[in-house]
Amino acid sequence: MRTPEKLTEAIHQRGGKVTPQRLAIYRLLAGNQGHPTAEAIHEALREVMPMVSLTTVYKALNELAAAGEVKRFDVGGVSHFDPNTDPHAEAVCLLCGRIRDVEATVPDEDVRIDGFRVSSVATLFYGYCSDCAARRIET
Amino acid sequence: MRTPEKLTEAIHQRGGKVTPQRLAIYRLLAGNQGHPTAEAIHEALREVMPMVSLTTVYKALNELAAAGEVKRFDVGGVSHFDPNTDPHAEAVCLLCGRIRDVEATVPDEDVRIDGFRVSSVATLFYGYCSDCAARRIET
DNA sequence: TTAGATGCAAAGTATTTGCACTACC
DNA sequence: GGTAGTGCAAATACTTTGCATCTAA
Repeated sequence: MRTPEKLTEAIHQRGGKVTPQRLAIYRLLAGNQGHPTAEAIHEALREVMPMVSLTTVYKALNELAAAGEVKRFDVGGVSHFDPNTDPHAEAVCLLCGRIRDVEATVPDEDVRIDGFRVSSVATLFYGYCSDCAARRIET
Repeated sequence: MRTPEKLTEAIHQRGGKVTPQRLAIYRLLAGNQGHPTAEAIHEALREVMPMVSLTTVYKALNELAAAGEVKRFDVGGVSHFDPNTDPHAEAVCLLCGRIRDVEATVPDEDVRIDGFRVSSVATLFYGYCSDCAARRIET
């Protein structure tokens, strides 16, 4: 994701408005190294801006995803938004549901597959994190 | 996914029952080269077995996914079930929503990442299929 | 005979949409 | 001042769950 300043510029250029809500969301994402859900962002946002609505959060996130600024991916019926667009993979624990970024050799997103134009790639490892794997063996 | 015969065997071994519903679902999946949704499977199933319920389809699919027989992944809030467990990627069109399997170099699922035990991998390319990419330029 | 499976209806949850109000430019 | 954005409430959609009924073994 680009910096909040760059995004602000881009909005002005297309005749949009830079609202405090959007700015706060951009700043939150810029300082986030995870892959938060809309709900999580809304929660964190309320601490600095108590009146923001979840609807607005969704709209801002969908814009960013459509513009390719964040990577959106679904796990278990919940959408996650990852501001880190560098090539990496996500590890999803099937027991506790936690997701963490992992380094891995992932496919290059600059490929073209038989006419299909790729704009982003999500690589998801499903499995068991060390905590849950241990707990699994015990029981 | 293993053959319907092998799955039948496995069910018997663990004291389960091989119902006509399960068998029909297994056969449908075995002859499917896509990544159908529960709804799609239910639809196709009704042609050979009009009384099967969507609930039963979900239960059978969840069993298969938990057993690692099919790969489950979510796109846009909808779950897809892929009987093809060979390494491959999915290409998701952001406009028409169509998903197709593509050959690509995907990460090996037999890796262990810092204590995380991987059981399956989903690689999703988001972008625009040739039809939609063309339509996008026109408009 | 009986434990396991089915299927209806209802609940639960995530995300989107319509519309009136607000505020950035 | 005009238009883009916000936010409430309601709608929509997918999946799971409780429970009574049925059936494969």
